[in-house]
Amino acid sequence: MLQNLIKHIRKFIELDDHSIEVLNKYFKKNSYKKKEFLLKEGQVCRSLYFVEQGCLRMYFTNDKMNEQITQFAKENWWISDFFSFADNKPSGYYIQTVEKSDVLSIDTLSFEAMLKELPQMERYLRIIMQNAVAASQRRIKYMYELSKEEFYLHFCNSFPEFVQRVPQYMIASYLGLTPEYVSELRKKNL
Amino acid sequence: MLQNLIKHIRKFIELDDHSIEVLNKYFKKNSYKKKEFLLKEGQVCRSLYFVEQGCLRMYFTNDKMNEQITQFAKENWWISDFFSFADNKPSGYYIQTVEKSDVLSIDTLSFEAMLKELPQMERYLRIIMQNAVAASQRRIKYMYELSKEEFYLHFCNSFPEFVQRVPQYMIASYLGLTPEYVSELRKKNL
DNA sequence: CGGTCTCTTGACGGAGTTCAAAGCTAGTGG
DNA sequence: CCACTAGCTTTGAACTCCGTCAAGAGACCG
Repeated sequence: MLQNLIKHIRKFIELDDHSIEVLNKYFKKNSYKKKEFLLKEGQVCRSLYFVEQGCLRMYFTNDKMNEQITQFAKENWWISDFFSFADNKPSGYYIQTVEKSDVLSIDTLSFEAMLKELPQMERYLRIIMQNAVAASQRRIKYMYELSKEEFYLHFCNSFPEFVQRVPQYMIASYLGLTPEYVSELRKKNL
Repeated sequence: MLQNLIKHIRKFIELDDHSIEVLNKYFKKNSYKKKEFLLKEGQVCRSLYFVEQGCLRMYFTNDKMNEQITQFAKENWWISDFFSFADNKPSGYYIQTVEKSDVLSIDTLSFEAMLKELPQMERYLRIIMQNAVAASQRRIKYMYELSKEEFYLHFCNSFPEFVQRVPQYMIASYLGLTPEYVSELRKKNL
């Protein structure tokens, strides 16, 4: 049931049969259709989400009422508003499926209980979080280093599957570009 | 000797006397003058750094040979190139003191040995890293949400001590602005 | 097939950069 | 404690990348 998650955890730490049962107790699996919401602005983000299958996006709406995507999550990625999750503060984000998806979730209380019962999971999560920090550092470096055109091309080269899978205007939004400008860049670069 | 670090750790987990001795064994304390380097571009970042006293900056140089700051670290902040640290890859960053500083460092091997000996530190680091991810999410949201002017003003309101402590051109660089534009903004907003 | 998303095109404008030069400030050595 | 110098900040003019607006052409789904 938690196959992808378990495979993922086992890349970093060992996990015996009993531990798997414990995980089964705390994680819930949900299936969503395209464009369903897991979190809406103003709600407290009470869970961490792990994508078993499919693709999610996290976005907020700015003054002019258009959507700014800040994160995608596909298979084997974790996603959450960590600020809202940690402090029980209302979130400024939406989390929504981009396509039909299966998602595991664990809420605040289960999370703490799970960590108490399986302290070795602290190590797994520490590594995951550390990798996420590394990824953020890279992302911010690219944002400062590259022009918007270079940033777009770099993204297309780095994640060609994503570019195929996700509509163009969402890629534009994620990169902080207008759909019009992306269209111009596509024409220009074949 | 590790007073600030220990105080910091104790905000998140419990720590007995024996554990403190173990930490003493693995962490090294170094004092640096203003503008000394802890890491240079091309070197592998072999340590995590914890600032006991003072202030560091992390930056890279772009094509036009000017410095782009991506991170500051003052008292009780961790800093490192996590990508280089994790994979032993050459770093694209410099880490340098902004002012006279006392810094604790722990290298890759000591880090792993320390975690083996004190597994409860996994929890501390998981929480630290999770907070760092939350901070990155916030930072990226602001970068997308605010104009450069708003971004600058927001930073000044959020970190007034920093604005006093660090030269203006470094603030500009950290925010992705030119010193000229920051100068203009200052005049405009009193 | 009709309607609603999505992508493209082109004209225009402005926030923020670049360049060059002058004015300040603070740290250093004498 | 002063004077010198290197480094920091300010100014203003010219420029440009990229966003905005408006409108039309495809494409996908019920």
